[in-house]
Amino acid sequence: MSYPPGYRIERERNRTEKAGDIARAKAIQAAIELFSTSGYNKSSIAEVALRTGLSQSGLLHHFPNKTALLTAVLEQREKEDSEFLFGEGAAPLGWAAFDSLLALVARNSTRPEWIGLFVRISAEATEANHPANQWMLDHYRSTRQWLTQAIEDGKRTGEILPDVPVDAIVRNTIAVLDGLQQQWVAEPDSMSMVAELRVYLDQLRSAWGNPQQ
Amino acid sequence: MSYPPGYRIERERNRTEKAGDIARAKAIQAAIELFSTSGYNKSSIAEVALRTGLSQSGLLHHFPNKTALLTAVLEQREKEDSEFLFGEGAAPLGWAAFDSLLALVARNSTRPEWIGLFVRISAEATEANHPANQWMLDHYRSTRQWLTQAIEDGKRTGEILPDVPVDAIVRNTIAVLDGLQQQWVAEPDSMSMVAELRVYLDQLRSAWGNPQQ
DNA sequence: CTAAACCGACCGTGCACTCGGTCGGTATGC
DNA sequence: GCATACCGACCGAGTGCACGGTCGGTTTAG
Repeated sequence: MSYPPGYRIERERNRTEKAGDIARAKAIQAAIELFSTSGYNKSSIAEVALRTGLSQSGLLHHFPNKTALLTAVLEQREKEDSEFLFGEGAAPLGWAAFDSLLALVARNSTRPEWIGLFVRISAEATEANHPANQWMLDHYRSTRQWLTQAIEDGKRTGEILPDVPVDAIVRNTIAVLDGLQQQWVAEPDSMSMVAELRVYLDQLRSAWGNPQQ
Repeated sequence: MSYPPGYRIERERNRTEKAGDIARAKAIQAAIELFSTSGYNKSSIAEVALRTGLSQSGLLHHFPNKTALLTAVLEQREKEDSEFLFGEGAAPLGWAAFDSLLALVARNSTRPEWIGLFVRISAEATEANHPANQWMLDHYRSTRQWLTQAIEDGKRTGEILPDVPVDAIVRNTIAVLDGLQQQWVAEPDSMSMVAELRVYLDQLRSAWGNPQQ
């Protein structure tokens, strides 16, 4: 097998191996763009290869099969998103967590492929035997965990009222995020996700924020 | 062409023609179940035929092609939903509109196929040339119109504060609805859409409801 | 020489859709 | 009342295509 990165670390990577990395990165980018408009199932590896500038076999040299390509795409997304959200330091907590969600949405508004990718893949992946099913479940679970922790911490510091219905708010917030993205993918020019989300967050704050602080 | 109903109305429909109606209804039901778990693209008409108890050709006798089947499914959904929401009378307005959304969600919680159907189809249909694309746009547009009207009416009667950001609330509400459905399709047993939605609606009311009333 | 990068030819499968038909029931002309 | 014409329901076999994946190779760089 050839493609997993991080192998043979003891030797200097030479030029050809770099060429491989470039091809892989291009392929992932092409796949993101394709998946984001056509979804995973409907996209063909032949088309990805075409956009990468490889033959289909050439592409399959780097990714043994279609699901490996999908995995690479999802890892890429996960990596970039969590770098943006958490960077080097710890995850933001309290209301700051919700603010960083807003920042994430603002940034993704300039990268339509990422929204499309997420909307389509996570809808497809609700099917139990979809290759991204586990990823999707994990993604939701970890997001819920983070937001739950954020709210609990806000209660601890006193910026969030103690009688807040944590679970419902976590799920509703994620729902607003997903739902707005879906509407935006359908008609990008008709709305601003940031503006709508801000209204939702203001509502949250005024309902459950501590007025003393 | 054979299938459009309402032709030659002067003649009594005979036994075989009624059999056709039954077959069509069965096919639509089978299609709903399949589409709701596999989406439209990934479902095959052969499988629908199998579940209907017809050969593939037999099914295609009733629906000239796959998109005709999809259209029939969507019409069915649209019909049942709007009957439930609006019945014979006028659409509910003011906060009552939001209450009936809650009622709809409660009812759909007992019909998982309908949620799955909607989640999958509307995600697929964000692609511009998907056969359900127009349907999806229309669906969103008419829902937005109704909710906008509902809020405007609430302002008029005074039960909703006048400075409410109508558009954002309409879009956010739809987003919560869609997003909760998506989470529910992924893990039906882990949550109650009704409970979460109620929290959201309470929040809405406490933020924009007229405290005098 | 070795190993990675890359390709063309090929294969099996699943799929939407076509075609040519059978069968049973119903209207109609004589 | 019976033959004829017609229609809708339904099927089996087939067709063409798109697609994921395999295999055996050649080129290229160190």
